[in-house]
Amino acid sequence: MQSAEHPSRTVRGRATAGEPRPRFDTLTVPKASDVLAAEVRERILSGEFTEGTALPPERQLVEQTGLSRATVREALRILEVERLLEIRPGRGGGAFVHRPGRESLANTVRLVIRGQRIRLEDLHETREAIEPACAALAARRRTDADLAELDDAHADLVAAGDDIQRFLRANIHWHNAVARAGENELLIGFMSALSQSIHAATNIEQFMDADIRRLTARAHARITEAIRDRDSEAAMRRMTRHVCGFARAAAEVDRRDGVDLIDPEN
Amino acid sequence: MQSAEHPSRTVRGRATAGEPRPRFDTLTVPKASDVLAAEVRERILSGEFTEGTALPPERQLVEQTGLSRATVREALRILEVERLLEIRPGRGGGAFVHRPGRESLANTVRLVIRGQRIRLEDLHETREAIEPACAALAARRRTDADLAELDDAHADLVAAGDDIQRFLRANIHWHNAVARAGENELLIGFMSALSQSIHAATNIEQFMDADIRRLTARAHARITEAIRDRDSEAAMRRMTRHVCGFARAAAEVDRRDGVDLIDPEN
DNA sequence: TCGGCCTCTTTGGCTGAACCATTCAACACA
DNA sequence: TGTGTTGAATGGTTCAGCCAAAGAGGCCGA
Repeated sequence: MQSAEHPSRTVRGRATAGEPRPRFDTLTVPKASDVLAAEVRERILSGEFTEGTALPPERQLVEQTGLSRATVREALRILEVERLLEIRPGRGGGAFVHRPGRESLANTVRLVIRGQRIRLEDLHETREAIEPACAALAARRRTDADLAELDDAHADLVAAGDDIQRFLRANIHWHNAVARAGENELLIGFMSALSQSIHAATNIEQFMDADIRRLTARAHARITEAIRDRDSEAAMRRMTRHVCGFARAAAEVDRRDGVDLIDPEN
Repeated sequence: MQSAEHPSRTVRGRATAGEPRPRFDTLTVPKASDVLAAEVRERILSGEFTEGTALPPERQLVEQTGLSRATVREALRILEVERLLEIRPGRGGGAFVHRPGRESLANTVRLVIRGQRIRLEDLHETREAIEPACAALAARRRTDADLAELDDAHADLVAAGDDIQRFLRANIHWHNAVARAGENELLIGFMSALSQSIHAATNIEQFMDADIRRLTARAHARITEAIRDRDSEAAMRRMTRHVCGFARAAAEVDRRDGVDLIDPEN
């Protein structure tokens, strides 16, 4: 964790020729706010501060740490961005401990995808790797509640008819439900980030034509059945077919229309 | 992206009974630093600010935005934590645009893993989903340079002998090399985060006994061969066997010794 | 007694001015 | 030519203070 800290100031020694002298390595002087942030981060991650714990108010932290308020605030801000703290203003507010979860993961994944201009094919490849595994796990571990959620999402997808936005929402809902049924937090996080990004990239009217919609509904139904029957082999196989088919279709449209990654905002 | 912003202050309207009146939704007042951060973030992600671009110095941003320096600094800090900016002090320093990449992803994944106390089995399951796909891609896309890297890592692993730390380093190096050969940035990011976390969790002397080390070396050799021959089927199959075997062995040790996730620090 | 209103307190959000520390470039000097 | 010095640019930190939101508690009228 330490080595992953933000870059600190680095002081370079001056090179000197001649007889051997005491040698100093380049040393780094950490920033005060990073030090405080690191301290609090460790105490959160180590479990000393549990979810919901309220940190002392800023002015009290200033007293206790001997730092200025601006510095303390920067440290809190760092942890807020890392989703380790939630800060609420007003009386009764303050900084509350919050363990980072799916949201945090999905957020970073989206940042990286946009920042690196990751290709749509890469997203599809990644999904082809992950989602069949999710389906297999879902078939093994699903509860009745999970199943109900899948059925709901599927019903919504079928009912969407020509309302493409609703169709896409239901689609993403179903995929997330599959991941959740697998009960693996990490895979859930990866998948929800992926779904959102792929959804944003394929939110194109002419792509989601009636044919595709019909095929999608059919595939979802068959995968849901496999999960219902706890047949993880079939779930995995069918999911693989489904996502590969979708990727091929998307690639086809892409070649035809030169569609590229779109700003998720829209 | 907007909806993923940090929580802003929310002002609730007062409920009033009686005749219909103009209705106002609860509205949120964003924080100044978040606004500035969001603006800069968009301009970076949209490509307007390219990698390495220097933002204006803080004092100039203060002039241009009409905000105070503390606020500007908080905004910059936010983007620094998101790995979108790199900030260097001193003359010739400043805030430089930096697109977030693998480290950023790996960092967040580690935070989530520690924060959520994700189980070691979950990590293994995730790896079982992702790494065989990486191996398959690697077999299809490997360059000679990739192959050289794999051979290097493998040679190092074999040469490690009883130096367990060196063995583990070489091991992680080889796994990362496989991912890199697959040329899918997203999978590379996921895998490097996973490798690090799994490595941290299984860094236990009694686990990495001579038998395991021998089996690992053998598996790596066979997978490397498949990648060399561009046989993606074999690469995938063998990688699956390898990581599943590793997971089973780890689970065995876990059951025996009650080993749990260890602080990555150590 | 109860509901509404006011005021006070606590808390984060923000500002402005000032000083420190690091770095680099220009310049003077041997 | 090289070397030490000085000054300017830039981020890092502090201090003192005000504003705004949100509870808490008391006061007053119905």
